[in-house]
Amino acid sequence: MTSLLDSTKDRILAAAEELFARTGVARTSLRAITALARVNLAAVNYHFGSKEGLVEEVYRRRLEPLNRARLLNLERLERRARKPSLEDVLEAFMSPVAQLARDPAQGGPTVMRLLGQTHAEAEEPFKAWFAGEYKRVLERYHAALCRTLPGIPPEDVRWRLQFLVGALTYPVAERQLVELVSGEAMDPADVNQVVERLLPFVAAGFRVPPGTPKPARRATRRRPKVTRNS
Amino acid sequence: MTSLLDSTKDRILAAAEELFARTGVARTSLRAITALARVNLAAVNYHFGSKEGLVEEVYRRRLEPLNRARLLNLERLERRARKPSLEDVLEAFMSPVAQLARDPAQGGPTVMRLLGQTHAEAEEPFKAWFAGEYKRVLERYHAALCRTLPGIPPEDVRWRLQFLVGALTYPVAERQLVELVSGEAMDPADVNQVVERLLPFVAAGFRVPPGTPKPARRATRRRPKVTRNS
DNA sequence: CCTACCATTAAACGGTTGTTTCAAACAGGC
DNA sequence: GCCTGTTTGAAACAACCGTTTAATGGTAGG
Repeated sequence: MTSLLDSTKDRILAAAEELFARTGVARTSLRAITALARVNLAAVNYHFGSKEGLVEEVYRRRLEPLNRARLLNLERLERRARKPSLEDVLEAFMSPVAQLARDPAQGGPTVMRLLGQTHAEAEEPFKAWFAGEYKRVLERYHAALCRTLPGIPPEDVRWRLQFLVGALTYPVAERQLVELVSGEAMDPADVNQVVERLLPFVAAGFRVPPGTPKPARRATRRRPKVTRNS
Repeated sequence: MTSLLDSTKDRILAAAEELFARTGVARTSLRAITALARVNLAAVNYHFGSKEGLVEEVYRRRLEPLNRARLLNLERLERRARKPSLEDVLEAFMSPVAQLARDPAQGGPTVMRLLGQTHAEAEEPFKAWFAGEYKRVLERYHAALCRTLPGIPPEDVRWRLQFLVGALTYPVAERQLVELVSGEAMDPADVNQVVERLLPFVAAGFRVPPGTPKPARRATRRRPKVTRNS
């Protein structure tokens, strides 16, 4: 049995999560983790087999509930109404992110920085698992979005879903950068704001009629190009 | 004088760029770089002072032209018409990305993966420089966007600009993940598609009237339901 | 020719990495 | 109690890291 109080395993997970989110996986040594967790160095290899094993567990612990909530939300939504609104579907996808960030027991705001670093970090086998999980969710939402948006070709919906993921991931992940650029500190509670502000933004984007390949350029651009200094 | 043919310096830069984009900076050793470049290990420290120096040069070489093109595009746009259209401004911001990705001499598609890894990687001093450069560009575009979008509060414009950056960065950066999820390989030439498809998407988002704080919540979907405080 | 000077080479440096070892401390079942 | 299996502790392991050194090759200027 592992956990009534903060077991060794839990403390390692918490410390690793904190450091991974702050510095990235590759730059975080096991010694830094075990020092922060006040745990012996060997405990990591004992409990998780290897650093890779620890990394997988840290991410899995957060990503699994997130994706499960997303799928559950959509399921519940479709059971309630055969034709949910676009906004409902989008909120079902985005709100679990805010929920996670709000609950310190589930990682709090730290977990969002983790998500942003997911892709750059991680070794091959874990990356494959992660992509597989994510694919299931995105496929499911793609189908749901196509249903609420007849008239938009599925391929367009797929692209726009990618845009949504990017717009959602980037601001919460690159918090440090966002702060520097905006001059304003981003409160952890502002993850709600991200969702609230992003929802109408992407909703409008999803509804754009397809197939207008080029937005009309006012007057033909006479001299198209740049000062090539190559 | 360094460069008539592929000098040592150039080969190091090319190899480093390739490996940084593929594996990330932290996971890429100088030995891997010099092996790929078929160059002596010490050459890196000789030409760039340190690994950090090399990292900075690799990124600077690509980011500087990108940001310069963005600023130049906007300048030229505003000189031509005092009130450029929203689409024009957005294209001025996004098109240099596609241009870079199209030109192998400027890094080609590889450079996009670099951009995506920018934030997670990099040490403090370089990060500060990068954020400063980026901030200048974003501030400039923020002002331009506010001018084309009177009626949208500047703070909303700022958020939406963040969304744009995220939506633009993510799909081109996480190419591997996108491929896995979409099942389709993303051709380097498709960076054009990203821009073409993203432009109308975000344009619609930017035009959304502000101040609709909550999209209708769960039970009542029909009613606009504009209750909630700000 | 010789002398500076820059570029390149091979080898080694100290430090940190993830991982392992082995003994000690601990738990609960009989 | 004693015993079995699990968990922790301090120390050591080999491998790799970024960096430095010292000697070399090559080339332009005097």
